[in-house]
Amino acid sequence: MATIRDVAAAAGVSATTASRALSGNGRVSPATIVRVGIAVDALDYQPNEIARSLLSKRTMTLGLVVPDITNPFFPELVAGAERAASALERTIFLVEARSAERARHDIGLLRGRAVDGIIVIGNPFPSAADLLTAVGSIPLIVVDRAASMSEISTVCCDHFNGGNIGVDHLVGLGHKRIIHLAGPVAADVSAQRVHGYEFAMRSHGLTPHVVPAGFEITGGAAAVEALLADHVPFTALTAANDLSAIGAMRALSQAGLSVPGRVSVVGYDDIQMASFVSPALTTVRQPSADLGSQAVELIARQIEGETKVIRRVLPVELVARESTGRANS
Amino acid sequence: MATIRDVAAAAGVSATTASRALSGNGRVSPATIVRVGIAVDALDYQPNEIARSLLSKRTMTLGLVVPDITNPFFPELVAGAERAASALERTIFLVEARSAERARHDIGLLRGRAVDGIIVIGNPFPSAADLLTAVGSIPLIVVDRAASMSEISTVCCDHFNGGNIGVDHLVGLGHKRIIHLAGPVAADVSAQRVHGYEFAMRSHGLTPHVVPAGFEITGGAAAVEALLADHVPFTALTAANDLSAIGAMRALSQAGLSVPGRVSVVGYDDIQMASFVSPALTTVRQPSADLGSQAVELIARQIEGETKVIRRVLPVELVARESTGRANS
DNA sequence: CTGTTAGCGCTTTCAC
DNA sequence: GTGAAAGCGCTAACAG
Repeated sequence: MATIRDVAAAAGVSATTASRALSGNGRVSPATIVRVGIAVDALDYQPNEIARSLLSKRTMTLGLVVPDITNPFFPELVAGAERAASALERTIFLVEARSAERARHDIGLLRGRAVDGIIVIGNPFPSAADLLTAVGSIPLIVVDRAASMSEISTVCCDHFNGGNIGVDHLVGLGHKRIIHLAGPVAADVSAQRVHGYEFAMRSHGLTPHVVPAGFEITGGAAAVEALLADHVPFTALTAANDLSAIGAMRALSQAGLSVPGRVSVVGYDDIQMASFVSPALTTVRQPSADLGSQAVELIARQIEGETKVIRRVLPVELVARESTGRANS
Repeated sequence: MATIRDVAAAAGVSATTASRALSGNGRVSPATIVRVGIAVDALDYQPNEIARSLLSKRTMTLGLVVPDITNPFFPELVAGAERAASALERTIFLVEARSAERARHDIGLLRGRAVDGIIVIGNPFPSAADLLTAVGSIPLIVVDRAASMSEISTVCCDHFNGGNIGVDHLVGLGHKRIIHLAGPVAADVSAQRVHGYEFAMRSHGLTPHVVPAGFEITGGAAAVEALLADHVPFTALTAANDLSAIGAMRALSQAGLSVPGRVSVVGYDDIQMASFVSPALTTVRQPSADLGSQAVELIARQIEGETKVIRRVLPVELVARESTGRANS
């Protein structure tokens, strides 16, 4: 690899001058600039960002900590983040933190690599305090977890409203017995959806009924099977995410209950899959790419010196597809 | 951020000794090790990998260049790569190269960041030579593009066989008029699938019929519509990927042709979605995670000094689901 | 067992 | 307009 000294030698100037010619800082004669440029091309010179960072304390890198890459909710979010970062000439370290243990280790590595900022999706730790100690003094943005992060800047969707609009949509179709398949209690986003659901039910004069189901297909299926086994009457379900909703639809169709004929189902997230399942899933759409790009924008501001805690809340919207229909019982 | 000198000062030793205490290189008294350890904890010291890299010429980072993050084929691959890298204490820079222009720019950045190696999925450039000049002297592995990369180490699936087994499966079900929906001609993986398809058709004494359809849902749908408009007779399709197959199934069902009742469809890749569409897609499964992890393994070997070109070919397998059935015409 | 010196590649004073 | 020197945080080589 050619160094700036090689370039300088080839151009017949000092390293200092070559540096100035390349950066545009300081006065350099046009002729010199040209000669340096030629040397750069000839040697295929690429400035060593490592050396530059050591001096500037800026690496122009960002760490993106994801709980599970294969979760279909993340690709769009990661893409949004990557594109925003790329526009800012920043490069993203993608790390998967599948346990608190690994998260601690990987975040430590990220600190060592001197990333300018860290974006964490969800919270891999039991508490916000754990996250804070792991991250130390590096700028931090938490995505998709707001309520439990009082002192941290966050980007999150309006999940209370998300819980509302699913119910509103169903009530509009004449449903009265609407059950909510709740996500993991550890995730505060689940709790918010539950609150939104409960609030909406009560405002319509209906009785809330929440069942734990988690964020996986299997959980949604199991919850429905339990409901059916207990002969709980219902004509509609709202799920904590699309995967759970898809599991619920499967269990329903296996039990001979047509969707939306007998039971209407509303998902949450609007992952790609939602439009491909049959019937296509009605769901509460999160702007995943925006979640990623706004996180990058916010962390960039924090890196530039912004110190106040910013909590950005993005809107969700109902996407009506085929899995919901008029109540007929 | 605390430096090693801060730690050394706190422990009452020189920076060198602190360094040795931390790395385990060289003889250091147990007592010193303990005192350094205490200082590290007290100061929340994290070694600066940037400084370390400048010296060692090793950054323990890898660049992963993906053409399109949101393509459902990639998450599993990226996850495989990330997990393998993490096991090797390496961190991955994820960059999306949506054009040759951006690819050149981003790979340049990766070079500047002194990544130890670059893994490129597909080829963002018109030719292998372009890729080589962009990457320069950094270790390189190309994933999912083998034929056109004679001098580069690659990890790829056996797409010729992939083309075969789709046909074999259909012939086994009694199909004779089997059309192949080909992927983009630019991708050599498409060409291999076409060859495999043609070879298999001829070995069964059947006439190949290839139609261009691309890698997108819309392409698959459009191809089927054209076929139908031209009254081309067929009872089965093999597609270049799952997305195209899903598009084909849609066009088929829109035209009132049931799958697999009237037409059987075989996809390619086995993305998550394949098992969720209705009918669930029979497809040729690629071990995507392995593609990623093997690429990391190979690049690590190259970084360790391996110089010979390695071309790893992974097997594909047919996953029979609901979109294929016996031919009845 | 420990410390001093030097230097990785770069940029930023300070001097001319 | 250009160059020499210093130093970012770290560790390898060379003392002692």
